[in-house]
Formats: sequence, C-alpha cells, structure tokens
Amino acid sequence: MRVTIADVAREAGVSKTTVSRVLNTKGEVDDRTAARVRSVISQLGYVPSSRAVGLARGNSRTVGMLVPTLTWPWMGEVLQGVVDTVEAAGYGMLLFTCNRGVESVARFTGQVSARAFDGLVVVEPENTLETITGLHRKGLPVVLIDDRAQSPAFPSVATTNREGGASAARHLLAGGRSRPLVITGPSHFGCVHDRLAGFGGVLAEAGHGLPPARVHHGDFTEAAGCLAVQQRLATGEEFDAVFAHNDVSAAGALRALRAAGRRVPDDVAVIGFDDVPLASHTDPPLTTVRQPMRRMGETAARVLLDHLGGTPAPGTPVVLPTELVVRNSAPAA
Amino acid sequence: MRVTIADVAREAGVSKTTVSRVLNTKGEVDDRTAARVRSVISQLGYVPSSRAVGLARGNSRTVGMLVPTLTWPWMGEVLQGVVDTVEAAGYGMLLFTCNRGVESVARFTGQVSARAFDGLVVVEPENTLETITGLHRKGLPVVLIDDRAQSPAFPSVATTNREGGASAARHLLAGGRSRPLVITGPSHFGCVHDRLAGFGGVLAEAGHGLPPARVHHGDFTEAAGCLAVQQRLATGEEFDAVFAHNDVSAAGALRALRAAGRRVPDDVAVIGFDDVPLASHTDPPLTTVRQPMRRMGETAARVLLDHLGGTPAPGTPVVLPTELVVRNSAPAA
DNA sequence: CTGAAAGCGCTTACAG
DNA sequence: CTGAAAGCGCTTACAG
Repeated sequence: MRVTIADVAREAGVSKTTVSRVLNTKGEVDDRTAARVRSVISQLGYVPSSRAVGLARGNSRTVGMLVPTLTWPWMGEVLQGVVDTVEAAGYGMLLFTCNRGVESVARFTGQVSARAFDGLVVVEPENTLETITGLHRKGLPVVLIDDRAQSPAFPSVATTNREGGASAARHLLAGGRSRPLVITGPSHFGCVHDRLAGFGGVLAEAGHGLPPARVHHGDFTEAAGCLAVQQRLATGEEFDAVFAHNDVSAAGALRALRAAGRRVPDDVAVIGFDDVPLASHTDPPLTTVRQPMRRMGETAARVLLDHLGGTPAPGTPVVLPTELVVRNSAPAA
Repeated sequence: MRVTIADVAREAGVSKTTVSRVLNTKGEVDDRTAARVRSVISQLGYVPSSRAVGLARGNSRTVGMLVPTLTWPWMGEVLQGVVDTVEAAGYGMLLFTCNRGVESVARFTGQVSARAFDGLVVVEPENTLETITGLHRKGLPVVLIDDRAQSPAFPSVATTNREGGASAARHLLAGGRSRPLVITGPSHFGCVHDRLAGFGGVLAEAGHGLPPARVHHGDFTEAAGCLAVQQRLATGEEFDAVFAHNDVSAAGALRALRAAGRRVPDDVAVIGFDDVPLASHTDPPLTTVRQPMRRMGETAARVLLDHLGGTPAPGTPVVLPTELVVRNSAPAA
C-alpha cells in the first residue's frame, strides 16, 4: 500500500492539516512538531500524490510541449532546453506531436481540456494556429517558439532572422560574391520572409540586385536544395554563391554542386542556416548562421514558468541573436 | 468556471453516477438517457478532469520516458516512436532527462513516487541502473531500450547487434578487405561487446585475426574516430577498412583519413553503425548497419502498454533486426 | 436501469 | 500553534 498523508499524521501524532503545513511550509508550526513530522516523512518515505495535490490545488505543476515532429535535426536541442528549465523548477513536461494529423490534434486538445498541464510551449505544427489560438483565448498560457505566422497574439521567442540573413550577405560580399542563389523555406513562414529581407537588403545597399530567377522557393528539404542548383545549372543562370535558409537544403545544394563538378568554395560559396550537427560534417563543412536552439527552449520555458508564477508575459517577442559560424564552404575573405 | 460532471448531471437531469456510466460505457444505461447525457456533454464541451479521474481510479494514463539526453542524433526517432504509440492508446508521455546529474535523478524518482505516471520507458542514462532497478522492484513497470548492461531483470527491446557486426565483416570480406580497424564504443556497453563478437567471429571463420592493435576502444565520439585513425597512421599499423560502432565516430575516421590523403573507399573502406541522418551526408556517404530506432521506440511503448493492460511482459528481450545499408564508403563488391 | 454515499489523497478556510 | 470539516472532480460498491 502506498503511504499517504494520513499515515504520516497518525505516526507523528498530529492532524493531516499539520502535516500539510510542514510539507508546504505554510503557516506557523511549532519547530519541534515540524521536526517530528519531517522525520516521520523521511522514515516512511512519504511523497505526496501529484494527482491529489493537483486536484486539491487546481494546478498540476506540469507544462505541455507541442511540436510538429521530433525528428528534425534541431528539435532535440530545443526540447533539452525546455526540459532542463522545467525540471529545475520542479515541473514535469508532457510531450505531444501532431505526427498523425487531425486525430493527433483532437487528442491533444482533449488533454488540454482535461487540465493535464498548466501551460504550453509550442513549436507550431502546420495548421494548428487556430486551435492554439482558441486554447489561448480560453485561458491556457502559451509561449511560441520560432513563431511561424508572427501572430502577435502570443508571447514568443524568436531569433534575429533578419540580421542573420544580413550577416550571410555581408560575408558573401566580403568574399567577393555578388550573384548569390537563395534557397528559401516555405514562403508563409515569417522567418523565411525576414531572412530574405535581411539578405536582400544588404545586397541592395551594395548595389546588387537579387532577381527572381536567383530566388528558389524551397521547402527546407535536401531535395529542394539539389533541385534549386540543378535548375539554375540547366538554364545557365549564373551564380557564385548559395544562401540556403536551412542547413539541410544547403547540404542538398552542396551535393548537386559536387555532382556537377563545381568546386565549393572556389566556384561557388555556400552558406546555410541553423548550424545543426550535420553542418560540420558536410564536404566541405558548412558556413552557417547559427540559431541558439537550446537557449530558445530555455527562454520559452522560463517565460512560461514566470507567467504561471504571476509575472505578466512580455508583450513583444523575446529575440535571441544569431551568429555566423564560418567554415570552409564560405571561408573568411 | 470549468464544467464538471455535476454540471452535466444537473443539466441532463440524472445523477453523476449515470454520467460516469455513459462516459465509461460501463454498466447498463437506458439508450435514451445515454443519448441525452451525451448531447449535454457535447453541448457543454465537457471533458473529465484527468487529475480527478486519476485520483479516483488510481492510475494516470500517462507513461514516463527517461533518457540520458535529447541531443543524440538517433534519440528523436526513438522518442517519436514512443510518443506515437502512447498517444494512439490515449496515454500522455512525461519526458525526463538526467542531464543534470544526481539532482535530476532525485527529481525524477520524486515524480515516480508521486505516481505521476503508470509505467516507464527508459534509455538508460549512465549510473542509473540501480535507481531504476529499485523502482522496478517497488512495482513500477519498466521497459528498457537498447539495454546497456544487459540486465535480465527488465523487459527490454534490442537489436541484432551481433548479427549487425557480422554483416559488416561479411561485407568487407566480400569487398576483399581483411585487415579492418575496429573503433568500438564504451566497453561496458553490451551492444559494443556483441558487435565486436559478431564482427570478429566472421573474420575468424574466414581465417583472419583481429589483433588488439587494430581494435580502438572509443567512446562513440567523432574525436575518438579521428584519433583511432591518426594513431594507426602514426604507428604504421596497416588497415584496409574501418568498422566503427557508430556513425559519428565513423565520420571522425572519414575526416582523419581524408586529412591524411587516404582515399575512401579505394584505400580504406569505412562502415558505421546506426544510420543516423548524418550518414548519408558524409563524404563519401557512409555504408552503415541500420538500427530501426523508431520501431524500437514503438515496440518498447507497446510492450509497456500491454503490460499495463495486464499482458505479462516478455521474459526475454524483443530483438529487432539490423540492416546493412550500402553507400559509397564501402560499396558492394 | 438508476442514485445516494463513500472514498481517492490532498489543501484550505474557519474556529479555537 | 493546531485540528475538524468541507471541498477538489471523479469512480465504485451497494442498494433499490
């Protein structure tokens, strides 16, 4: 039989109320009584039932985390940041994915209504913004990571995508490259828009255009990176660099360039985005704009926990800095 | 105010008992009554509180998952397998890591005692076997993934590590390589022992030895892979192939070989283990022994759920097949 | 087929 | 400083 607060009370010769008081260090308790209760607690190995505490208190000391998938290369870092922070605060983390479409979403919202957790960190799965907005309106504290739709409705944490794109452009220009091919992610992502704007802005300032023919609207896959390069090679569109909006499609570009006999970085310099583990293993290793994934997770969790603790959430996104990591695919000038 | 079973009961003109019955389709309920209750439930958007249900029933329909870290390249696949399976069964998954040492372990065991979850899937973090064994003895259902210590105390799911090692050896022999350098993982891991035994066995059968000088005891890092190659190159130890116990150290070997001007696969063929995403992006792409990570996660979750459902857990490890994936670092003969 | 009541294991006014 | 009692929102014998 599991040991309950009643067992502790009986053994210590006090009421359950008193045991609860020493457990939560709430209200005045005689020092000697408290000591006795504490000793009984450790003797019996008593741990309060989280369910009962949650029911009585009306909260669960658990946060939820919703992500589109767990297999993206940077997701582990984000998760680790969230878990570490949440754990240090004595909270648990309930993990959800929308891997299986509508059904997953339904199950997930069920858990919300069931009050299985007090707040939610989310990396937005496609087509769930509406659902999440609804939950938020009904009072569920939510923090978004890498807000795709740039919806001001939620607190969120983001990175300096615009500056990240700009830093890539400056690095290429410094290396004497002015005719880059850009391989974007899905165009409805806010981050894609910002990276493109930052990149194009620097180019324009330096007097260089970025014609549509040198912007390939990709989807963050390796195949998109390959295709972008192959198509330009086929049409004879000239380019002396590639700026891909993520490392995976940069790796695709690298592969296609090598297959076509172009040398990287001699003929074409390549820059990616993210700095996932893969980036340092490609041939040549990838110069990339690093996003601090783990810190994004930590920050989002902290904002959520603070909010649960009563601190009002920040009204504007918390923005973390990106950093250009220079490797051989686009070496320093 | 949240809507409770009492609200539903009042609105439908029945007792809470009856509402509970239609909720759980338990006991006989008049069809018309049931229909009425159901309509009130959906009208009010009623969802039972998971905490209250858990407290009353004595279980939480939640499983825990404990892993050493979330940032290993294959962890995402395992997690996805567990989450998908658990979610499909209507369970939630509480995620724990032992990223922060002793303190993490303490917090984790606290959650166990608090009965925050009904059962546990674990990829064993270093030095936690004792803790986990203790929890298991106290009645917590546990399933191990990739059992490091090969402790028969728990149900577990594993892969054909021995056969995986053997398949690597056969592939190398078929390609005319008989002087392989082996780069192992930590020697106290059961999987390392098995891979080595399988590999060495095939070599021996073919009349080839595997002298200690050609076995480098590594630690699954890229640095270990580099070092192993560099040392043999420095001492003049000859080898015509590398069999690394994971892809990351194989990538290290690849890097060191290239730096030394050795051609892969012409001078040295290289085989890894795992088939993480990185494997297809190295130069040349890595031939490797694939482990079905997602299926391992799915299988472990299924075993645990079945156990929670009353099915006795299998007395011996569930073993999933590895598969040799041939790429250019060790092409077919 | 249906309901009143006890119980799950806590917390929290309230009273002393 | 301490305790009896009600309440959190369910489920489950038990009785009818």
